[in-house]
Amino acid sequence: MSCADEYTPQLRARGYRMTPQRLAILHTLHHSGGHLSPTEVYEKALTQLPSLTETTVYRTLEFLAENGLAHPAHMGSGHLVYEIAHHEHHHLKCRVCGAELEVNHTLLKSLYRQLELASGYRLTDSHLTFFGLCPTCQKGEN
Amino acid sequence: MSCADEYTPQLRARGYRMTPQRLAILHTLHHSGGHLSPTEVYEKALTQLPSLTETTVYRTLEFLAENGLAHPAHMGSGHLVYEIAHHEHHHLKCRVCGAELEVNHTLLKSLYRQLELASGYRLTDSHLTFFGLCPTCQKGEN
DNA sequence: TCAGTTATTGTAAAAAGTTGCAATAAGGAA
DNA sequence: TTCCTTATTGCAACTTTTTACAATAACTGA
Ligand SMILES: [Mn+2]
Ligand SMILES: [Mn+2]
Ligand SMILES: [Zn+2]
Ligand SMILES: [Zn+2]
Repeated sequence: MSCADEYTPQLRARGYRMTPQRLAILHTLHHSGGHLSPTEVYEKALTQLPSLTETTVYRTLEFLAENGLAHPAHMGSGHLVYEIAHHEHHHLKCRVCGAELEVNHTLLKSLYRQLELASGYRLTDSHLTFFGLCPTCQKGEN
Repeated sequence: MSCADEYTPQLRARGYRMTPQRLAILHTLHHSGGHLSPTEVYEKALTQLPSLTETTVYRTLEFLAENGLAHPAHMGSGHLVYEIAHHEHHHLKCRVCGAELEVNHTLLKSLYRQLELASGYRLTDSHLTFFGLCPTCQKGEN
């Protein structure tokens, strides 16, 4: 199944249009898998669509996030990165060496339920980053 | 107790210097209480120290965060905001109307323990933002 | 109190991200 | 297929954030 086949209906269903720019960006996110900065997305997608502009990349990434096709993340660089929406997960990252671990959302399910009960809010986002020290970097401490 | 008396020893203990710039920024964070953007910090602190520059504000906020005197937060604007470090807490924010609720860290204690056990990491940060829909904005949905 | 060391700041330039607006083109209807 | 509407893009200007490097000034030790 091509990216076009997969994502075009999702946009149409919400009343939006598929464009070569959106497709190139979705394709880039889809096939790289991980978290990409807007600049990385721009550079990769450019090989597919040389007319693409950075402005469009920023706007499109925000658009895809608002519509659930991409997930934004703060990984500690201070800059937003994006990844294609697939399964619900979170991240655990070492402040010292940068080592990352994926955290299954099932581990947070009961916390989410508890927060919803206590607040009346309905929680919508499931893509957090927890920061800490990995086992290796803990040893290096005094 | 003045800001100087309170924060100077904390910096010295870590081998850093207190400067008028750092003091003005700490004073600003301390007395405004909430989350401030770098620009807001700059504008407020400027009344105390007119020679302050924006570059220094960015650098100092990052420095204070690294050293535990300020806590950075992502509140959904895409831009980092900072607050003076006081008690451990998290935030719950409505995606639609922006309403905010503070979440006591005690609610997350058992999750943190669980994550530490499962991963071997030691979690260091306690200032997350959860996003969702507040009770009022849930009604407005279809 | 003074001099030396070096952490910290300001400056200027670059990089990253945002905005307004006119031109373009996707998709629905004829 | 062709036309029409308007969502989407590109451009240019602007704002925000980062970086390199030389000048400054906070603290240490004499
Ligand atoms: Mn992720
Ligand atoms: Mn807070
Ligand atoms: Zn590590
Ligand atoms: Zn709301």
